[in-house]
Amino acid sequence: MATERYNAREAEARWQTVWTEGKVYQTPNDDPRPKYYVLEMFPYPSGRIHMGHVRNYSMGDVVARFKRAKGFNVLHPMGWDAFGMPAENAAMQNKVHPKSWTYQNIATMRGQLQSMGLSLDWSREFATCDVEYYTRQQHLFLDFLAAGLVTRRQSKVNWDPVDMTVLANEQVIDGRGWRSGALVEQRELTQWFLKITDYAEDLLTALDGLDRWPEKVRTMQRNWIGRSEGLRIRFALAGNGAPESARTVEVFTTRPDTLFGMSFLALSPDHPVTKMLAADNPDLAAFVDECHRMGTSVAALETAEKKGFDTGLKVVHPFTGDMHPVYVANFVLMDYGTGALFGCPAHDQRDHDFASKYGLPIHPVVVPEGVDAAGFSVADAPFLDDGRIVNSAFLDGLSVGEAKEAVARRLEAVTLDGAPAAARQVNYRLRDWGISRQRYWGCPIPVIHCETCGVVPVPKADLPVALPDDVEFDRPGNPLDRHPTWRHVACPACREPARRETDTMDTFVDSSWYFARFTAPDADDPTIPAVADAWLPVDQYIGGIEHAILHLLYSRFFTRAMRATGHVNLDEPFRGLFTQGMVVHETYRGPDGAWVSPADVRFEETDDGRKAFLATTGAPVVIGSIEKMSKSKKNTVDPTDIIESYGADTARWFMLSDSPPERDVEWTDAGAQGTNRFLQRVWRLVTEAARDLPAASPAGAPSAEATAILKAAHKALAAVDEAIEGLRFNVALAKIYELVNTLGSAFANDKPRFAADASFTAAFREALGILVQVMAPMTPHLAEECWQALGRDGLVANTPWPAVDPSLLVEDELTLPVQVNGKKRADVTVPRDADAATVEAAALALEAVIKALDGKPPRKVIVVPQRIVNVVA
RNA sequence: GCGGACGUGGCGAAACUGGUAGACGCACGAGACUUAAAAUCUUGCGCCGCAAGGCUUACGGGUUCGAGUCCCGUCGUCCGCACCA
Repeated sequence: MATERYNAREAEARWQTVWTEGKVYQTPNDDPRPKYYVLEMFPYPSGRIHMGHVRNYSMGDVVARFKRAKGFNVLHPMGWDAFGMPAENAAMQNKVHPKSWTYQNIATMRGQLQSMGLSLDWSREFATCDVEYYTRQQHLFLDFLAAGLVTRRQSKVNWDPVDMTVLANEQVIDGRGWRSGALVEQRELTQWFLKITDYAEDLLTALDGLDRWPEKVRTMQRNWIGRSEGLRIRFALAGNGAPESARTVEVFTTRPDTLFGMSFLALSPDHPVTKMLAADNPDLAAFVDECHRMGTSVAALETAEKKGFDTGLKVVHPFTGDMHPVYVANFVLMDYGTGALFGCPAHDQRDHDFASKYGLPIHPVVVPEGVDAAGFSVADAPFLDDGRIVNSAFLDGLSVGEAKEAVARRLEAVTLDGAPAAARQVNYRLRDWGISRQRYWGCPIPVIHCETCGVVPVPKADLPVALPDDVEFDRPGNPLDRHPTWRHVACPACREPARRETDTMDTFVDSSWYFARFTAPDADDPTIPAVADAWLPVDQYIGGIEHAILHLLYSRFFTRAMRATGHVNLDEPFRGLFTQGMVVHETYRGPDGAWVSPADVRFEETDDGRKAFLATTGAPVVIGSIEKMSKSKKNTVDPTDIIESYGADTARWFMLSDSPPERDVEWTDAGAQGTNRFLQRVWRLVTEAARDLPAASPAGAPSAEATAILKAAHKALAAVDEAIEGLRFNVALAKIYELVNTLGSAFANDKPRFAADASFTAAFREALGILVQVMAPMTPHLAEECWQALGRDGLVANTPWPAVDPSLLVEDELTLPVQVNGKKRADVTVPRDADAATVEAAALALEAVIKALDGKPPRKVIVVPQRIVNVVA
């Protein structure tokens, strides 16, 4: 008799209703069980979920369900990273208000996520654009401001003169605005900054303690923070035109040992001394302008030629008294070090390029160990390695390290213009975090500018500073700036007319503390510290590697800033981090070379491989490379289509199978079908067994067949447990396949036993129960359906994880491989506790071993208990 | 250029701290059931060879009784960073 096929669509909707109505996944804050916080990076509400989301949230859900079954009080929330530019772009293009566009997208995507059957506590949901959320963010900002963690200063930005807005570096393409196509200018604007650099050292050293983070991410953050130890050296300025107010200029160097190889000094175009000089030097002013037009994008910097402008000024070498020229150079960054450097062309690639171009001297002062200084040339390339100091007076003969120390000590003692000529300094590549955005759809920065009182924080009682709804997007620029009334406000200090700050915050601010807000989403204050401290840190955070630096570094900083202002009492927000791989898919191109969606392609297996054709016309389609799913290449698969045709469980299982979770996984329809076949097979096995198995009455000693079934089930259980614990989902799934194969053939072959052997029937029922439970984290709907079919009580979702019976994991007899000279020749089966001598004797008695030894006595026999025997001839 | 990771069947991959390489899945072949197809079931499947057997974890060395795993070198792929003084 055929069983009915499992109807995923019907069953999934039904169980989702049961879970929701039973509030199965709502997490109370006052549960005595140990806590476990699982979090997947919350999505941007772009419109529809994509397969990447399915993979990310499937992984998180497995962890959440597994930990819940293991007895933890699990927090597994979801929200929306809802501010940002796409909403404003949609407003400009489609005349939709950013707010309605965003909330409509959220509604759609919430429905899609719910159809996946995720064990989320939806009662904690929020969007960062909810006024209830960003009010608390403004509260945090005010606290940070009071704590000295916020500054306001001039900074260079990419300014699009047509759109009248600031652009991020990645929005500048070949020096032009990505939307307007206008030439982007470098402008100095007053911007708000969060002082992340205050924590540079802490953020760096604390990385060592994040032992459950991928090493790769920690390395990336280390490089980003970019700590370097060096020396600040001041040089006396000399020569005509030296400004009265600047008698010295300071440089930062990590190579003070090469000071005697100096041949020039270079200033940033933005250096104060440059500005003074440019004021009455039109040629220099023109050069500075040229530098500004170059742009700061990576591409621009990479291709830019090194250019300099000789100011005519000189600096005095502190040891030799020699005069060296002072250039303004386009490659010197104002916001690193002191905005000035001394050039040593012999031992620095960049200085070498510059000196070669301008004909400056190149004197080697470091030579490789054992090389004659006289015969050593750096004319073609600088020497960058360690070596011995030469041509450097009192440094000669020292190592690079010793020379650095010697120069530092000597210069610290020299007084120049009333202060030491040098000081040791640790420098960081990390800069303060500029959070000002000249946009509407973001969290308003809660300050007021008053003519008389200056910058005045908005009093907390006056929060929120809410975004006005009546805004127009018909013109470029920031709608907040030209709103008729919004910006006009009385100064909180003097009550005179004043104006609001119209900058809004970078959306990375929104995502820097949402994980804390989830612990008390309705609190009046940003957090309830005791509750936040009880839940945090997030035990397992899962998301894409693309956030390795910015989001994760900002969140680490924010947590420290929230600790400094009393909102939490911890410093690291994410105890465990996992970065999952992408979902990739084949690409297809039609006869006209245009990308074709997989939905429009039909396949045929031919003698020379797989061929593709357009479903509509039958025209041939070229199968291209496998790439990250993207709209532009049309190689996407819509999760909703998959869920409707195969069910959420199939999508979830397939996303977790085969590929290790940190690696890319290829979506193929054949794979999805295979997964669906497997789930149907499980359903058939469970329902047919439930039908054919007599109600089991506890039997006496289990038969050999019953023991075999129990062993298979408990071994699989132990393996799945360990694999999920290590986030090795593909391995967990493989073990489940194995168990299903074992149970399937046992069911087919041993049916006659059901009537005769009660212990076998009981064992089979137990094994099926274990199977359903270990599958439940991955395929929760099917698991509930099977659970019910087996006649078990309640929901699998509420059932504790089964306990492994350790006695079922050990075998009485072991089959060991026997090697002769390292090559496997036979197997030997021995009792588990056999001693080495017994095993050796048994191995040497094997026919294959005797044959391989060819009459010679073994020189040595190695017996590794429970593992292997190796006979050395 | 600098830094890091990784190279295992046709494909995705397993392999505990050095101990039977290729579990599990996909694709494919053969067979059963069927008028037929789908579904399902059985079975085969690293390479060479009729077989015995030999070879095999990118390539070349080394350590070891024993190496996918450790060490050295070469090649290749991927990722990150890149005027950072």
